[in-house]
Amino acid sequence: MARDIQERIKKLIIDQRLPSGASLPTEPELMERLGVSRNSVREALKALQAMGIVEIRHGFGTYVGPMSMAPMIEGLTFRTVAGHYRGEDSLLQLLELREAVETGLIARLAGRIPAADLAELDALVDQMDTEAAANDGRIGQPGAVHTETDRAFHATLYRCLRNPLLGEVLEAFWDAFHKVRTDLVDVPHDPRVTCRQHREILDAVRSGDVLRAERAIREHFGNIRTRLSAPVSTGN
Amino acid sequence: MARDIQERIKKLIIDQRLPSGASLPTEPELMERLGVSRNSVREALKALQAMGIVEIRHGFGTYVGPMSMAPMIEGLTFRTVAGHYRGEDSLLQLLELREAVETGLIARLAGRIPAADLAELDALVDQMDTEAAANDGRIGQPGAVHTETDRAFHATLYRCLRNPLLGEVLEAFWDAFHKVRTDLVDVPHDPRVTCRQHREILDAVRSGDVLRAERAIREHFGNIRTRLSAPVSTGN
DNA sequence: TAGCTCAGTTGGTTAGAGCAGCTGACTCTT
DNA sequence: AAGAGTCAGCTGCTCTAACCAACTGAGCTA
Repeated sequence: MARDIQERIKKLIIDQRLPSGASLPTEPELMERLGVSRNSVREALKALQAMGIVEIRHGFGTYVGPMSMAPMIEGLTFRTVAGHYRGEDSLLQLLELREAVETGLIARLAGRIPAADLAELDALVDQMDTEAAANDGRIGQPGAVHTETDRAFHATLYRCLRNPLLGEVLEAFWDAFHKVRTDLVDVPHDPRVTCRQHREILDAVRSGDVLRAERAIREHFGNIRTRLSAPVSTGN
Repeated sequence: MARDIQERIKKLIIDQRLPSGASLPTEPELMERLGVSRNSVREALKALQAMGIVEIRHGFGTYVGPMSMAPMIEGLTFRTVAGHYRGEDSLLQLLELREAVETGLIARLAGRIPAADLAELDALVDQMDTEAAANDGRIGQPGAVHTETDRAFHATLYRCLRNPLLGEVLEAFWDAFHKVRTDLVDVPHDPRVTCRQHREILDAVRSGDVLRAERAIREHFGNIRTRLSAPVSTGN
């Protein structure tokens, strides 16, 4: 029955063509319209909220959710963490998933990226260099590429494919991977290598050489993979 | 606070290394352990259930969920349907996502599929031929390839990559796409073309010719795309 | 021994009350 | 008259308590 309530609320959104952010009926209204108790309404809304279909704001109202990939990130993250603690190579599988998808995509955008995007990517790699060079006061130690910069690079790279869904899915995979990695294994590494690899990906894509671009991506992921498997994970 | 309860239950699963199917504390037990009312416990469990982290069986108990991609399918399906009704080309985006991923993957398995899998794929294509030839009593009309056969073909194709996560994600995309397509647009088409294209994909992969395999996949998806965009969608 | 019944456990649903966050109009001060 | 503070009201949040419904398993009956 709880399932049924969820479906009816979803149907409400579909039938009325409600866009993201549109306000939904209040809990008492839903009680009456669906003929169920408040508790059941709330449980259904909680489930829909967990799926990103609905957004609840305390003291304000219930709204149609952003329908982002956020729930997928959370689910994927939990699944990966749980698998990791059970001794599976779930984190490696997640990385391979990203590698497979990005390797496939890089081929179709090599040589086809607009100049504006290329400029933006150049700026991002420059910023990585700056961040890698900064030592934050530690003598003789290089800095670290900021997480956000790496994320922005990968997001910008695939933007020109003009497929928002694709972009969101890639970002979701990226998010889940980084969330798990920072939680479980944090391996020190040389950020300058990361910079060089990003620069090579960018140059390869700019040149339009598909094979070179694929090789660059594979090398980049190979680097991450090495850092993953080298150390024994820090248990909790 | 509801959020907090969810996190604590997730932590319980992680900390105790509970595998899928393991039983969780009963609702009264969780009430006591977490110090909250039954109502709050239930709302948290509902949300976790929606994410596939937990599985609830009436009159039996609560268990650690299968952590499958099922919730992702549901979210993706809803998102696509809602987008479609709002006039976006969400279904096309979903198809492009599948095409991008599968095109990338086909390159890395061309010529590397075990003989056993090839035999299985041969059998599946044969079955498609049979299904396409069957006319179910309609004179002069070819039959239709069963949905399950097509699904099995795509699943078997990527199985040898030995990455369960990858397989599940691909199946999730496939599921979401087919669910939406059958709900929204059902275009009549010649199933024999579909058979021929699957056969070509299989032969290309067997031959180890990467470019041919990519072309075959692209052609297959191009065929689906044509059938998508040709008709005006059937509204509701 | 095979099948049934029934009590106990577990989740499902309802009801009613009070708490907490936000908004907007009203009032008081300047 | 303009601004800031206050309060009433709406909203969702949490709790308690009771009963319903599904399933299990022990015990009884044939």
